Amino acid sequence: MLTNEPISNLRTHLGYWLRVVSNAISQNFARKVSAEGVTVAEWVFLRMLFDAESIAPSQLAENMGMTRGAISKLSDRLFEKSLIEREENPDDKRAHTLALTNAGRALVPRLARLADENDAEFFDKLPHEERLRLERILKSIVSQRDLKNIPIG
Amino acid sequence: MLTNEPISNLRTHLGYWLRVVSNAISQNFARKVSAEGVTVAEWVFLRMLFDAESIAPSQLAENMGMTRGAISKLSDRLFEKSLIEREENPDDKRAHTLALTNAGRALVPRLARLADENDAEFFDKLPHEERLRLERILKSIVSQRDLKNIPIG
DNA sequence: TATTGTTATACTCTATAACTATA
DNA sequence: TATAGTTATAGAGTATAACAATA
Repeated sequence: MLTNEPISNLRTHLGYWLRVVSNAISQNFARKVSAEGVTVAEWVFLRMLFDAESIAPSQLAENMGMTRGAISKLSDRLFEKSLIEREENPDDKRAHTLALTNAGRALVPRLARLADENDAEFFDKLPHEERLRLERILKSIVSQRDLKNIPIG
Repeated sequence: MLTNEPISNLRTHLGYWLRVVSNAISQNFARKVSAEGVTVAEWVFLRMLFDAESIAPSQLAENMGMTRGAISKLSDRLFEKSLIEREENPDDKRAHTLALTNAGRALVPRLARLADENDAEFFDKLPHEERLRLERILKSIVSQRDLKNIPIG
């Protein structure tokens, strides 16, 4: 007689619950930043430029875990919005670097505040101890799997 | 004298770490199921049909947190792949119900096994106690925020 | 030849809304 | 009229790869 192998339910996977929560947080954040006229990917892009001062598109692609093609489209949009500017590289005429405009630099703190608010909405009711546990568990998976890419979607 | 408000870093948000891990898990799973010719959304769709036996598209849209338009496109694809079939509703000629074909029914256990494998890859090295904590924390956020939609992307 | 960045194509999911047929 | 489902449009992300200019 054959054993009946149980077919696992969607809700039996931790990955499922992670996705439910993560997706809700990202969608909520996307709604917030859209009021400032940017997407989540654009927020990450701008936040990185804020620290880097000036950075090559290829380096940004590496840091954000996106292709150079995707970065190219993203920077086109941000350029259209006058949030970033391109600077030629005198040493290599193929290359250029990206930097925030004054408008871009002024926008980042507002977006950062929205990110803070968003995180608070989801995690402030969690006991402090639980927040630490969650952070520790997530970071342990990141380091165990050597995850590098910054997810946007 | 003005205080300098600190601009929060991307890595200061729990939502960021959640997104890193959740996205890695989903992308890994997407790669696995693509070997069986389906997407993550199609897996969820098929898994729900597996339990429901027969279900209206509008009900599926409700359960999956997708619009009826999105469900319509999804079911077109699954129909093309001969994984589902449409049944007319004799009581209401506007409506119809969806059900798995034999091929679709045979596929679900294979996809379920891939989902199990995927979860194991990310969480098996975590102590049992930690897995339970993670599940409890995530579910507490789901119930606190009353999250219903099943995220796909 | 190899590299930097752009562009093109195609696919998935999202959101909104117009549309058809039926109730 | 309201509802069930389809279709259209547009946007944002993914991936692959061809391409021009420069090294």
